[in-house]
Amino acid sequence: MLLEYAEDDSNLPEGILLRRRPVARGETLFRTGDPFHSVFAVKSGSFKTLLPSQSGQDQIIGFHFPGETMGTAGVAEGIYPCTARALEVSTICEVRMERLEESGQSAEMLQRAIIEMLGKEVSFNNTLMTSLIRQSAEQRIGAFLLNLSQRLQVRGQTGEEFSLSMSRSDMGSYLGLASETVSRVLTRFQKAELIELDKKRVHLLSPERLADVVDEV
Amino acid sequence: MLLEYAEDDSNLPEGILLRRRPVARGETLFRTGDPFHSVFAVKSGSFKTLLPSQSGQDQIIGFHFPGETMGTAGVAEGIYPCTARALEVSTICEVRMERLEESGQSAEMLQRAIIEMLGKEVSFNNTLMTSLIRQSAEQRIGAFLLNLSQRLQVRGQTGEEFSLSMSRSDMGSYLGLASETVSRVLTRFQKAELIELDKKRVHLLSPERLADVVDEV
DNA sequence: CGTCTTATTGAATTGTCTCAACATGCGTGG
DNA sequence: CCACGCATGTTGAGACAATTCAATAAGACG
Repeated sequence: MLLEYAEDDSNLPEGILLRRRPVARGETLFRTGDPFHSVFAVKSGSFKTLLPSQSGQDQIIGFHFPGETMGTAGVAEGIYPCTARALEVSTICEVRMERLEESGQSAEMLQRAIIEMLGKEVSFNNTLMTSLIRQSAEQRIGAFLLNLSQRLQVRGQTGEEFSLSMSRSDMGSYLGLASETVSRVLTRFQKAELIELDKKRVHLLSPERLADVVDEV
Repeated sequence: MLLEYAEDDSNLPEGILLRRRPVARGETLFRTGDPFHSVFAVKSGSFKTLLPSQSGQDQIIGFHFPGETMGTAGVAEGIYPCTARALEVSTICEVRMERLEESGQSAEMLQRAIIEMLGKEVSFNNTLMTSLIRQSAEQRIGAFLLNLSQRLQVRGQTGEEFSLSMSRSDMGSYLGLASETVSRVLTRFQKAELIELDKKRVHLLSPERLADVVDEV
C-alpha cells in the first residue's frame, strides 16, 4: 500500500502524505529513540539504517532503495529503533500514521499493511542472518550484490548495472566484514570477470557464475 | 495479549485456544511452508525455530522459552517462514487466528498485538545481528548466556542457574560458530570462574564479569 | 587547488574451523 | 536392570581465511 503511495501519491488525503524537499546526502530522517510518527518510503536515491554504538562504530542494519520503506518497526514501540540516513540526494514519501488513522482511512487496512511489511522484514532478516552467519566473505558479498540487483529489478531497473551508493565500510559493517576485505573481494571478483567495477558503479557480468560462488558448499 | 493467554487461558472463548497434550522432545509444531493457522505461546519447556537447508545443515534462527511466542511472522504471508521443534517435553498454548477473528474479538486489538510482537521481533533481530556480526566467539556466547538469563528472569526464574536445553551444535548454528568452539569457550568460561557447568546445567557465577567480556572493545 | 575522506594493496597475526580421536550420556532391547 | 550402540560433547593439532596495521592512491568538496 505505502509502496503504491510512493509511486502515485495523488489519491492520498491531503495533510497525511508529505512530499518534502529532496533529502541531502548525509541527512538524517529519524534517529534511534525519536518518537515515532511516520513511515517513510523511498521515492528516489537510497538510505542506510543503523544502530548507533557507544563505541563510535555504528552498525549498519539495512539499505533502502526506491519503493522500499523505513521506520515501520517503530510503530510497535512508539519510538524509532534505528537511525535512517540518506546515502545520496534522495526523495521520500512520508506518511504520518496518526493522521492516517484520524482520516477516514480504514485502520484495519492500515494495520494489515503494517503487518505485511513487518512480517516480510522478519523473514528477510532471518534469511539474511542465515547467509551472513555461515558464509565466507566472497559468498556474503556475492549474495549482497545479487540481492541489490534483484531489488532494483523489481522497480524496473535492469539490475545489471547499478551504483553502490554506500561506502565500503558501510558494506563491511552490514556484512560483518572489514572494509579492506570488501575492497579485496570486489577486486577479486573483477579479476575473475564476474563483475566490472568503476568506483561506485558495478556491472554484473555473469549473475549466474556469481550465484554459483554464493551457493558453493 | 497472547502472552497473558499463555499464563491464564480461562478468559478466552472456547474453540480458539487449544490446550494440547504435552509436546514431546523433538516434536515439530509447524514446518517452513505450512499454511499458517495459529500463533503458539510456550507455557513450559523450550523450542527452537530453524530454516531447513537443502544441504542438510539446518540453520537455527531462534530459541523460545515460556511466555514467548512462535510463528507470528507467518500471519503476513499466510505460511510459516520457519520450522518450530521442541527441545524438551513442553506445553504450549495454541491460538487459532482465523477463529479469533470470527469470534467477536476485536480484529483491531488482535492486529495491534501482532504488530507489537512483530515489531519487537524486528528490533531484537537487529540487535542480535549487530552482536553476532562483529563479535568474537567469547562475546557471542557471553551475550547469549546473559540474554537467556534475562529472558528467564522476566518469567520469575532466578536467571542465575538454568538449563541449556539445546545442543552445542544448535547453539553453534544460532551463533555462527562450530560446535567445538562453543564447547571450548564454555570450558574456558568455567576455568575463568565466570560460570559453573554441569552438562546441560549452567550457573552464572559473575554476570558482571561476563558482561565485561561481552563489552570489551 | 589543496585538504580530508575514502579506497586499494601489502605483510604479518590470529581466531576460528576442520579433521580426528576419545569420552560421556542416553535410549533401547535383551 | 544391565549392556550395547549411537548420538552428543570434549579436547588437540594443523590449516586458512579474515583482521589488523600501515602505507599509498584516488576522490570529493569547499
